[in-house]
Amino acid sequence: MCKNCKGKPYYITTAIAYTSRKPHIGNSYEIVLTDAIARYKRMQGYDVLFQTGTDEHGQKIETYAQAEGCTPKEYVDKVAGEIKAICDVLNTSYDKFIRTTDPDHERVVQKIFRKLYEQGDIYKGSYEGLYCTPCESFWTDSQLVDGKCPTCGNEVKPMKEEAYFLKLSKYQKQLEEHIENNPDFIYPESRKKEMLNNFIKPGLQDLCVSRTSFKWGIPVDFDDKHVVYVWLDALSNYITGLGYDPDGSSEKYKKYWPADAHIIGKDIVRFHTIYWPIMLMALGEPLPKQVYGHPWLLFGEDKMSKSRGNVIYADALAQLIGVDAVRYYLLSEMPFASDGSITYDTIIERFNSDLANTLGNLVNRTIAMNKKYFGGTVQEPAVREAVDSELEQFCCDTVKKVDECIDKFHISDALEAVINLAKRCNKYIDETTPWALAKDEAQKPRLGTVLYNLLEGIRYIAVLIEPFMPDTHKAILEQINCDVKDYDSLEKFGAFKPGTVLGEAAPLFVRIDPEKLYAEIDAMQKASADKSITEIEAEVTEPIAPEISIDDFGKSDIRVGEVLACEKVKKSKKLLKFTLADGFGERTIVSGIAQYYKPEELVGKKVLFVANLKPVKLCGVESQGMILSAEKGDSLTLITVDNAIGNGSKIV
RNA sequence: CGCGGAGUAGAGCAGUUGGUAGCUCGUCGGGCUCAUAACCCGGAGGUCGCAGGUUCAAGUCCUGUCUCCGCAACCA
Repeated sequence: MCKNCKGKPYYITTAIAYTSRKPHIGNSYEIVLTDAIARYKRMQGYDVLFQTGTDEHGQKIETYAQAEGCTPKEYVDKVAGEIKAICDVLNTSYDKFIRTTDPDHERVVQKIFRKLYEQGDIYKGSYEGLYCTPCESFWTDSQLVDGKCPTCGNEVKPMKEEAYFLKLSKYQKQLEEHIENNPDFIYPESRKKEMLNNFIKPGLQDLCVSRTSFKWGIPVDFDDKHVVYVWLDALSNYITGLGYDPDGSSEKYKKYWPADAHIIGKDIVRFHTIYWPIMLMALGEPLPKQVYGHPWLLFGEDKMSKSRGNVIYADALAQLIGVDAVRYYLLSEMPFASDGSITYDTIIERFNSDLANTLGNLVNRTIAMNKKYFGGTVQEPAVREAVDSELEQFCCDTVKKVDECIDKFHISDALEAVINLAKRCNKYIDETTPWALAKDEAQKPRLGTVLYNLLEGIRYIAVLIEPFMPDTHKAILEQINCDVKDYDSLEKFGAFKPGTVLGEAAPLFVRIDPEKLYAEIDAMQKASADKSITEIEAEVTEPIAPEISIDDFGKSDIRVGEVLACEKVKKSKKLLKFTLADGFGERTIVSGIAQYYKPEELVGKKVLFVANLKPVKLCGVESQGMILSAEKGDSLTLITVDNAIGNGSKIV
């Protein structure tokens, strides 16, 4: 039990979702996970503030909006609405939904930018002698090899394009020490090592925090050619949402910051454990206590994507099996550190086995017996036996276990512990055989005690399950007609009031018939497919790039070539090395398509390539051009042409 | 030799400081009948990736090796 947590502030956040697309169920995992933690802490008595929201700026959105023929603002309003709707459908208890287009947020981000600029942590960059053109990369002095680019060995050149930079290097030492002195800061542990070894120890490059190439962003207020670039804008949400202000923050901010936990996907750990802490150090603000990079939910073995046709949306699934079942599934099926996998079969299995058979049936049979034997009135637990204390102990142990699991973010284990309590209750029924007791009038008091203990056990379950399945929590309490539902009532077994008249029993979860569910899924997919095939297509198709002139196009010299040889580039995952007959002789081209093709199957094919691209070295191999492929979503196809076309033919 | 993690019953996973190998689902058999063809008990099924080593004792420690994954690099 948590004694000293009453009224203590607890600030927890999700990452803000990027408003480019409607999020699939894997993306929705994060909000449900965070909600479960937030609700649990709230139940324990913490003064919880739970923030989520949307990240709405950037070039991608500008492009998508253009493709849809609307303004960026209209576009993000639409998607942010969809995202918020899903959060609501999933019954998440966020206290604040922040949008990076909120005027308050934009205003404070500008102030942060200005403050960091004025104190010298942000500077206007020009990269004299430090830019490698082929690699499009900037390097620090220490990274150069013999004064040249460490990647390709080319000369690094002066670069005049202006942009603002955040001095990460200045805080590198401080960050490294913080991470080492606070072992729980980056969670799980493996992520911490990745950050330390891959980024921090080799030396941090200063981070570009402004752009001039697009307009859809927060303007830098003292230099209006620039907009604030992604991370400085997005990450600030955690403090702007509370009312942080460089010129004096709100009381709310003072109360809740630093955050207790940032819950984020494993893909953005770097931004939250390197850039964000450094921004805070520069601002002179304390760092969040913990960053948990959670794993991903995959569809079977694969990533979910529209082009694979395996996307599951949380709201659609909720329509089929119920909101709490979706929450249960997400929370129970996701391991703490490794990726989880979603399939309809496992959804059905978990639903039927855990929710319907174990939990739902337990509540149902217990209430039914109490109705049958006592007309629904809860009896005094008058005649105790040894077996009872085992059940009592199990109840109390479960609370402890769930507490511990939540603190470690082992949510699936916490939920499993609750279901195990239901199993223990089912076992208790067999141990005590109430139906046998009912046959002997003299055993009535004992029978009443047994049913009392069961109902109290069910009450423990009902209370403990609230953070995970809020509707089920309510439904059980209603059926057992109990209003003693606070966390503290779990301290001692026996808070259920004898004399209570139970409510109506109704199945909490009706078993899923797999065939029926699959039929419904098919119907649903057909319905959305019939609606508008072009619409679905459009959602996976890359938007058209900005208009160019015929002269621009004419600069590319595209030719036909025959693949004479093809092999994998050593030490690389994606690269294939091609030897092409180009009509003049041979040339070598490196292409990043090793995941899609085996080298041997490409020999003899005629392909298109850009012949006048400046050569570059990739993993030590010089590539003299680029082979054309068509890409959509996650699939990629090499463009081949008729064998009759001669090598070196020019595409016009 | 870039850094790190993982390989345990058909599937998915636990295994804390080394001391009789567990859980869930599935499967087979039994029990019960209050309940949602549910519930409870039991059986079968693993040489704990492979090879060495330390130890009275190794899934657990050490060395080597294979495979998979994550991060990085790379995607012209």
